[in-house]
Amino acid sequence: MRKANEILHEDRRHQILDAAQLCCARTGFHQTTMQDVAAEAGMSPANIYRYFASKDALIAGMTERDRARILQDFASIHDAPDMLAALEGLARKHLIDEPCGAAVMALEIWSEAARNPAVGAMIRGIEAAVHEGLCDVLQKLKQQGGVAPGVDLDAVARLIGTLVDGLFKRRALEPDFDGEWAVAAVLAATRAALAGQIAFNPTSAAVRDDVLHAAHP
Amino acid sequence: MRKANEILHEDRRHQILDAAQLCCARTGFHQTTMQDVAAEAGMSPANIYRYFASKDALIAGMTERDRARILQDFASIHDAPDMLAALEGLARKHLIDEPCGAAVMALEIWSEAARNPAVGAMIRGIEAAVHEGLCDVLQKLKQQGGVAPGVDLDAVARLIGTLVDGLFKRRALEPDFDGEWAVAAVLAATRAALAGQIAFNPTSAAVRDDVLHAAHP
DNA sequence: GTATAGTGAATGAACGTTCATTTATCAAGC
DNA sequence: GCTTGATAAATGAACGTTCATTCACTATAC
Repeated sequence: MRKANEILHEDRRHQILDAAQLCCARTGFHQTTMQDVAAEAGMSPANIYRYFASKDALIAGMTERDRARILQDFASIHDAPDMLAALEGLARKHLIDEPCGAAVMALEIWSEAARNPAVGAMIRGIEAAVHEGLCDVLQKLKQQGGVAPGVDLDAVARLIGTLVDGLFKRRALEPDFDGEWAVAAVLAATRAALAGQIAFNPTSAAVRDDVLHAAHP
Repeated sequence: MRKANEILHEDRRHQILDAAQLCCARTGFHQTTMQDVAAEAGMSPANIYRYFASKDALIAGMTERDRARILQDFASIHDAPDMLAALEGLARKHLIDEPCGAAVMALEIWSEAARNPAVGAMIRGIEAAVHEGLCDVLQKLKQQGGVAPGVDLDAVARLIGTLVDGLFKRRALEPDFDGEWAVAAVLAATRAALAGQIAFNPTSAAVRDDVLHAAHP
């Protein structure tokens, strides 16, 4: 009896996902046809169905792989000596080195996540994991004495994550997006937040007044 | 002779755009059919074509109206007495009061802008105008003495805009999104930036070292 | 009576998916 | 090592549906 070639099978899956990613960055999930993907992958449309049960499954597979890579990146810096430098490296990779299509892909994934329950759940899961990872990094920074006392690390992580989301969006849409500025901005905001110079908590009126007056010297 | 009723015509256009917006927030631009829009608007698909030349035109009309409203909001605070309060009001409106579908719509528009040249150009135009408006507001704040010397207002505006973009994305995707926190975060970041506590400029090595050492005391 | 507002059914192309079929590859038997 | 057969891998041509768009037609207002 002849048995299936596992390695080839996995290779073909990646080949198809690569093709799909290219197509989708170019024309979007729902404007990309299976024939487009097949042509890009250099095979017949029918053959794709040997590797993915449906177009939806292909979309899900693509988003999963795309986001998992980000998560993986995060895991890889867990024991870096200089946390801030590692963070900068991560920002640099995703905001400068990575091809711009990756940012377009992110937009595509986000809008899909807003209404495709399967994709939505996956994205929420991965983003939660990224948030956790970021919190861990900040915690480690704190242990190294790089954080002012009383700083809400969870809020800082949320701020950074949100800022990076916004930067991804702008990278995808602005032709003259400045990646260097983006990386610098993330780091500057992170440093300010960790130094306790961003007063998040809106319930503490005292803090608010404090900063308000600081802004009106 | 009978002449066309301009008012009715404009009303119908809005009625169709409203319906389209509802449908698209629900299922996305390219998964929404003209029959869906027609059903939502309470008319036949054919009738839509009396008001919009094509589905693309309908999409363009929708995005244009949606984004123009944001721009309009910005123009309306131009001569508010308390600029920061006005800014907070704006943030509050779009991050809390407005229905959550508006944020989903924004995601949809972004991903469309990434590959539909017409929509892309429009979005870039409007976002540039919003940036200008924000710069004006900050300039006014500076004249009122609310800004530390040497602060790059353009960079601050970019930071705020990017942060708000990220918050829109999270509002659309996170079921337990905290609007109050979001508004507070925007204001806190704005205040810190205006107080000169966020060191943007990456070209000045001195500043970088300075902050780096501040984070490692 | 004429132009506007609106409709229902039809059209034709596009597209996801299936299926009968072909081609390539491997393992076993000689 | 060569043949053989079974199965994996891949294909091309359909199929059935969906959907944007059109058009002949009705109803309404002036």
